[in-house]
Amino acid sequence: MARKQLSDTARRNKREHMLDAAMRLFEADGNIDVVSFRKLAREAGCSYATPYSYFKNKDALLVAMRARAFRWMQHAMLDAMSADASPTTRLDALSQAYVQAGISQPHRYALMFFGIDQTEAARQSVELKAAKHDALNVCTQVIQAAQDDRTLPDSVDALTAAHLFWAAAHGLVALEVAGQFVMGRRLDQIAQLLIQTLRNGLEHPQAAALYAQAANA
Amino acid sequence: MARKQLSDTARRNKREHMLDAAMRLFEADGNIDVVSFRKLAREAGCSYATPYSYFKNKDALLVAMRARAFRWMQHAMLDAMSADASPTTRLDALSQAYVQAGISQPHRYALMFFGIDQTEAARQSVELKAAKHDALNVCTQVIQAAQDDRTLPDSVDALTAAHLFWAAAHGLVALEVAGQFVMGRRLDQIAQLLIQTLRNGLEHPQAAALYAQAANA
DNA sequence: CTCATATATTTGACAGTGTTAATTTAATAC
DNA sequence: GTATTAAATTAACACTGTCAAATATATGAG
Repeated sequence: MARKQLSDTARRNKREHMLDAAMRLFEADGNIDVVSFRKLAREAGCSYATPYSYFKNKDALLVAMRARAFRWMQHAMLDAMSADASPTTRLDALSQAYVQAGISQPHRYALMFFGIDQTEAARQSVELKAAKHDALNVCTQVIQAAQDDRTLPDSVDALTAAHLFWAAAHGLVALEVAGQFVMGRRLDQIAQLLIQTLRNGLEHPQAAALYAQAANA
Repeated sequence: MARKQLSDTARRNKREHMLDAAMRLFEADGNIDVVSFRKLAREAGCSYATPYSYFKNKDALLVAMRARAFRWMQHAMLDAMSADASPTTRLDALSQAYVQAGISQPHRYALMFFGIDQTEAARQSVELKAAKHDALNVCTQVIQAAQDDRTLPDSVDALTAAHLFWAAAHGLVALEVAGQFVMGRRLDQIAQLLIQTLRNGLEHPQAAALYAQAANA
């Protein structure tokens, strides 16, 4: 292996390769504690301290994995929306895709919201910030389009609406994935119900007044 | 200390005392990895393997802590509702209390939904199951009362509605607590907005149809 | 009282962990 | 070839969860 100087792309490739290995380890078990630098090193075929030259510490590794999870969700949502559909149809497809992705890959999903990421590593990672932003942006864009289209009321601004939708969807998936309240196969329907209910709620005459009140705080 | 046979209550007291210590350790830092049997033992003034006679393993300890967190939330909700208020007022108070409790004790809150609790320890714990059930039941009861009162439409059954409400509230708190999308001080208002929106949505003529469709799956 | 018994607690031991510092390896520049 | 220098390895430390063995002691029987 190269010793003097790795080209930037080669370094990135190695890093990606290590992330692959880490994700493989994690998703096989779903417990973050099972991902150790030493197993990671064995999986990636290097010595047990080598990962430290690609990730400052375990927090940094976790942050990188989390960024990956957000990217994954971003693409899961994007892939589910056919460009030619109406904004509302796309919004429905998006929510369905979100829930579907979450329950079909519960471990990866949990990676996005695991613990409280106020570690130094998370605060400093532009990689993670960008991934989060881009994922949320998928929602915001579609909602904005639906509002421009007048198929979704603009009683609240698109960003806040995106927060509401994401929060609702996350709540459902999180509870299901965590096995707290078992909704089982009805989850798809419940998700649709929740999203529709939210949408209906936004159309309610009271919604605008409520939001105005919230905005003036 | 007694050696031959600890009375049941004495044993329970010691267990509670250890849980106190574990909670203290955890909440001071918010990271579950910082709670070790050894620190716990030091904090509780015993030897490092003693906790094993009260908790089968670390998973079991975590499960017990999680049950505590659910009990705490149950009481936070109960305390916020004055018995003489109308069901809808109580429902509002409940949601506010939920969100308030969550953001004021983010660590304890996270304890409820940390990771995926499909460990053997979680599956076997009647303690945890009961705590979860009782907490959810607070919501279900209030919603049921509101439906009996006809202030909340019964387009969906009380249990499902409780799931929806909890999911929505959890989604908000989880995202905020995890620092994913910073809503900051507006959170109270956004929470109220979300809950109201949900409620409005349930009143929407489409809601019943949607639910009927979901139920027949 | 003595003393055996049952059980709470302690200790010892082992395999793993994150992390840092010191060391070795090897690709490039001259 | 040799010096340079980044990458990779190894050594070492203080932890951790867990269990088996050893210890200590409160209670019951005599």
